[in-house]
Amino acid sequence: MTTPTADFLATVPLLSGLERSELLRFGELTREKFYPRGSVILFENDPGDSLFVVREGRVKVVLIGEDGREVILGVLSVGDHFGELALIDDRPRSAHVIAMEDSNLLVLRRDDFRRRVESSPTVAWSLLMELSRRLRRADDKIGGLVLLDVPGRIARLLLDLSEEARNPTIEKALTHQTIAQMIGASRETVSRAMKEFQDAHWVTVERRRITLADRAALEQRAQARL
Amino acid sequence: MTTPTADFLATVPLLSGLERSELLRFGELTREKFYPRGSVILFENDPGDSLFVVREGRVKVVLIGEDGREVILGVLSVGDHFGELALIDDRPRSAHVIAMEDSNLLVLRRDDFRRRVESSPTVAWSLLMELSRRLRRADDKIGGLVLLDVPGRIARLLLDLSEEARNPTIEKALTHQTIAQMIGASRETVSRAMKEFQDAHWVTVERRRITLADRAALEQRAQARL
DNA sequence: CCTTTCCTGTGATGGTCGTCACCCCACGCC
DNA sequence: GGCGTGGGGTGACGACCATCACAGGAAAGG
Repeated sequence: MTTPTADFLATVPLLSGLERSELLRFGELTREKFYPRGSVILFENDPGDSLFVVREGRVKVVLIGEDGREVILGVLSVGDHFGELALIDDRPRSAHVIAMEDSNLLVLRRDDFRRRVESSPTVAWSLLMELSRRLRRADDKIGGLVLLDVPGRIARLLLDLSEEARNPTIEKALTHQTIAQMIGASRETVSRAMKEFQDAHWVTVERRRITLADRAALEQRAQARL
Repeated sequence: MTTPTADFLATVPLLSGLERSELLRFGELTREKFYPRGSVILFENDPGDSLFVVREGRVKVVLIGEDGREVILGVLSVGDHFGELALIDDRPRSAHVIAMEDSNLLVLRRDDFRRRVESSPTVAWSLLMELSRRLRRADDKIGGLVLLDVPGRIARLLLDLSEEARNPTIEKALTHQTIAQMIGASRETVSRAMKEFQDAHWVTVERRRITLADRAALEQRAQARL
């Protein structure tokens, strides 16, 4: 459990395309660390010197306002990684990362990371792909925040999540509170909007599993103003 | 004017750190193209096969909703570049780009771009730095949209712009309309907020030059809730 | 120079959504 | 089994801000 198998590493998008021998080398540079649910993995404004890969569990990337309100920039699951920005540009952490469940993370130190990136065009290119993907998502999110009302943003989020899961049913536990923080809304408003979606038979909900029943209607709603 | 001087290329962040000879090679791969004010340089959802560098003028990156409302994701000036996302991940353009002024752009084709990135770790690293910077900005913007009210978002924008210009005075023409689209607000609300800022002597405005008179107060305002 | 377009200022009005204040329910834990 | 905590549902109220409707003034272009 302390040395990640090459099998796991091969599933990490960042490392896809690497030879098995390279994956093993990678594994050796890595430490595994456990974070219990709720613990803070890294703080905004910390100097950052590590890259993290989620081996088990789920973590959230959040901004926290002075008044304590949280904005969730992203939820990362097994195979996702975070913390590379600070390693690339040597600037402080741009957000907090908090474990949503008990999680095991692989930790890679700055120097090892940089050496890997500089010596392997494949890794560098994967990184560029990943950052591009995130940038597109971020811009999308900005568009959604400006152009859509709360129900529209929820519809979008649901469509995104189900697409990500390649499945019309979203299994993972997402509380209204969490959804609210992901789309910039209040818990109550999310509650009301979800109720409307159910009444309209666009989605069905059973003990925290959300199934999209009428994808077309949701898509409509997610673009009503976009 | 058709072959960019190495002097200009040296000022482009993407290419900083390259040898003069490399810059010249780069210049040869490049075509220059003129876009009059208001013309659309590229459309969302187009397949993209070029990278653009702003040689002269200014362009805006925008999302356009079905109802025609515009969200400005960014304003790019001399030395900035755009269009690399589609070249990296082979996905369609994520936004429109429109010339705000008569502009001259350097155009670099996909294959030449890729070859440069793959053969030069320096360029690859610069690209990573640039994407990191944008990602931080995007996340910041998301935080601002969720956590700040309109005056707060304006205060932030003004601080950002003056920092970018390394100058308490923002010279470039920004209409209220443009500001509104950058922060996700209406033109009227921006108008009223700017008036308040002037009445409070936080900024002074003279024929489209905005000077920050009380930076501390603005910073306060930009974090009141963040 | 004059006309047309673009930019700004300001009032009135209403909708969306955040906030507050409760409620109940499910579940895990002692 | 009680009990506490976290999640969900709902009503009332008000704030913020988009929208509509003008009006005046600068600027751009013939």
